[in-house]
Amino acid sequence: MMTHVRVRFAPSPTGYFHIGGARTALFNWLYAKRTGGTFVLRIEDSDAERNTKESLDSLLTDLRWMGLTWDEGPEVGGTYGPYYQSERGEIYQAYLEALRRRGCVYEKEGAIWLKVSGQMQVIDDVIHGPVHRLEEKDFVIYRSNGTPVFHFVNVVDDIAMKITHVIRGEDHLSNTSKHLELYKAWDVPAPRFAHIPLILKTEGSGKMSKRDQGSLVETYRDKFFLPDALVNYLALLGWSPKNDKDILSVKEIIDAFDLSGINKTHARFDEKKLNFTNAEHLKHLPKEEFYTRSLHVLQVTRCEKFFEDDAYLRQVLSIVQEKLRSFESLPHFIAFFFDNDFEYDVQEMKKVCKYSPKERLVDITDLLSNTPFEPAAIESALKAMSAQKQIPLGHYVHTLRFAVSGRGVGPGLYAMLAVLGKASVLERIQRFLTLDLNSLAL
RNA sequence: GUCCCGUUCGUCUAGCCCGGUCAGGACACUGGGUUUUCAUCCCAGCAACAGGGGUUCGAAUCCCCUACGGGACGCCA
Repeated sequence: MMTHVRVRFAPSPTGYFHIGGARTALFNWLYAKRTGGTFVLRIEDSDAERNTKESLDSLLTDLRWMGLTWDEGPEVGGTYGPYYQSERGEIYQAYLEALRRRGCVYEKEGAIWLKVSGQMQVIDDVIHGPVHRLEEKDFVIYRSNGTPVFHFVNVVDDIAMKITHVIRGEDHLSNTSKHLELYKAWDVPAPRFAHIPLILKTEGSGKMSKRDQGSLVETYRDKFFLPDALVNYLALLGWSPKNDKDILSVKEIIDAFDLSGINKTHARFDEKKLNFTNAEHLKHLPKEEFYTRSLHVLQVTRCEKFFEDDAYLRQVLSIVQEKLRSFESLPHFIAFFFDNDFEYDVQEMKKVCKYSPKERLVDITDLLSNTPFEPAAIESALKAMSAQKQIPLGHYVHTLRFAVSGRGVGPGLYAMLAVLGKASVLERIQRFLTLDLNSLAL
């Protein structure tokens, strides 16, 4: 029988939560979900100087926003707590005592050092295979100020919390020989290791850091990205379901996830593909969820006047989903529906002026006055007129769209007109007809 | 400098373990189409096995070397 999988994400709250950490957390979480294991969140806050409450809050918020909830850890507890290293001093002391009894440590200059075995270590890495490394020098496990160092607390906690798989960034691969020395000193079997490739900057050299453009999870939350889209994109950075699919639900990712499917090579962060992934998820969102999320976006961005008529808002939202690429652009995308005095896009105005817009709009006004205001009827009426007058349909379409929205892009024209309603459409056309195009278009 | 990991289209990747399909998909980009714009949708194009040696009838796939990239070498985590 397989042992119960226990994985952990052990961040240090020393700054905003970033993409690299998020993916490490994700891979741990995915592995726990895949195997029915336990995902532990442990806060490595042993360095009081650098840890902040703000960082911790953003970390917990971002993890939850991504859906990476933990089975044990801060605010949920668990049988192996406390889950803050700052509260585990006694446990570390006890483990240190054990080392003393075994004669594995000595003091020098007030610090406590671990004697290394001098033997070649073999890291049994799930991703890289066996990695050989020799740890040649003794190293400090307790500082002269009495506090334990990272390598020590990290290993103690993994032992005490019964972690079976350590999934972490490849930057820790070289540290692992130190950790193996520690496991050996306590005579405890080491967990399986899986060192995942790093995420590199989009351009230039080096791994992605907190200062790089787009590296903070918070950015995507603020821009109303779908968390499942971020999860989808991040999962594909270093891992592949090997079936040519790249738009996947979280469930599909869990079902296909496997540590052995993780790549060895570092991956560059590509915000364009993230945007694409987000747009795809947005498109496939169930109607009701699209509506609910839209409301949230409009509330946060303070679009109060959009809420005056809920039935109207629902109609508007129902016709924009297929064209919308991001929730961030939603307020601007639909603003003209709620404002008769919208501004005209200057670039688009120039294009439209090629179609003798005022003549076209006079034709249209006559036509619409006698047409039932329903998408199919408007469409066939416009097409009939286009054929009869021998004027390309595009000229009418462009002009009409521009006159009622001030823009060259938007939802499907006929549905858009129907939602706006006859009165509003005619009013907008009249407004356009009073413009002095000569002064505007140049 | 020492040690460790890596190297398929510009980017993310499939294929590599178990040598033999015009090296497949996606993003981006370019060009068309949807007698309606477009940020949707459809089609097409562009574009890669780092280099050199082996082994083999045959190598992206196995072996070696070089180059390049990344990481670690703290009383930071």
